[in-house]
Amino acid sequence: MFDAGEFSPSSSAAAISAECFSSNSCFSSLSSSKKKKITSKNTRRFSDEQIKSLETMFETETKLEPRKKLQLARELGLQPRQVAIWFQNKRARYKSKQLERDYSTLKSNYDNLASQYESLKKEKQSLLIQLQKLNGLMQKEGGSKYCCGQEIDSIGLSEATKNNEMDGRPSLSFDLSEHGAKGVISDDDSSIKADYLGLDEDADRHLLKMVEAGDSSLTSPENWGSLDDDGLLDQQPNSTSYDQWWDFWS
DNA sequence: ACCGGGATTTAACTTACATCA
DNA sequence: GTTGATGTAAGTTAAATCCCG
Repeated sequence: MFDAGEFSPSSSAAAISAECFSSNSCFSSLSSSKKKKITSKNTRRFSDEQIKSLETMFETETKLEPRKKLQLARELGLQPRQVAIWFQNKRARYKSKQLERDYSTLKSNYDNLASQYESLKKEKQSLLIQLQKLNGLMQKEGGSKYCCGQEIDSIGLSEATKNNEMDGRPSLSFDLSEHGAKGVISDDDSSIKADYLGLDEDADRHLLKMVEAGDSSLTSPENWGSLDDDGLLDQQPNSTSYDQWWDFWS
């Protein structure tokens, strides 16, 4: 499985060993205290210059053409197989680091959204309390009221909103994407999208609707997979009823 | 300053798989 | 379709190095 014209690993080690040891190039960058530890066996690590050249080449191309591999090997005084193996290992390390970076980006995005979701949930709760208080006031005044071109019954809820409650969902909710929730969601709504990096607009809309739906799917890692699930949209309450409530509040 | 041992890094290897002539 | 050569990813090994008590 060696490249054409290559060598046995043991002979290469001996050759590199002799080359490094005689020139001291393999550990020229080490401090004197570190050099103490070095024995005649310590001939494995490539020199700083070799690593620098390899890194530079890796930045341009992560996979070497055979011709460039031979040329680089010649320039660095390494065997072509050593260069090939270095690139293999480098690709593996790079991939691993990239995975770590991706993970931390996704995690911070998730943490952001989770905290925004929590604050929206609190805001929604306080609005519900306000609504109850207002309902109480309206009851004291007695009789039916008209709002938004529609009659409100004795407990102050429109039919549309009552229907919306039948599925056990909270009665006060609104469509952020359609209304922009200005004046209600206030400060945070524009930052929801702005803060979320790395998702396209479709995913963005899904997330907004998850926040809007008020369930726990966003805060449960086991439900992350549902970002791509169109079923999310099925959870959305009837948005037409929100228009009347929005008019009512504004 | 030195030492021992666990943790980490890295060059080299093995294996499985894909591609191509 | 089969075969052999070649290259790569993924996982492993072993030696060097780091780090901490």
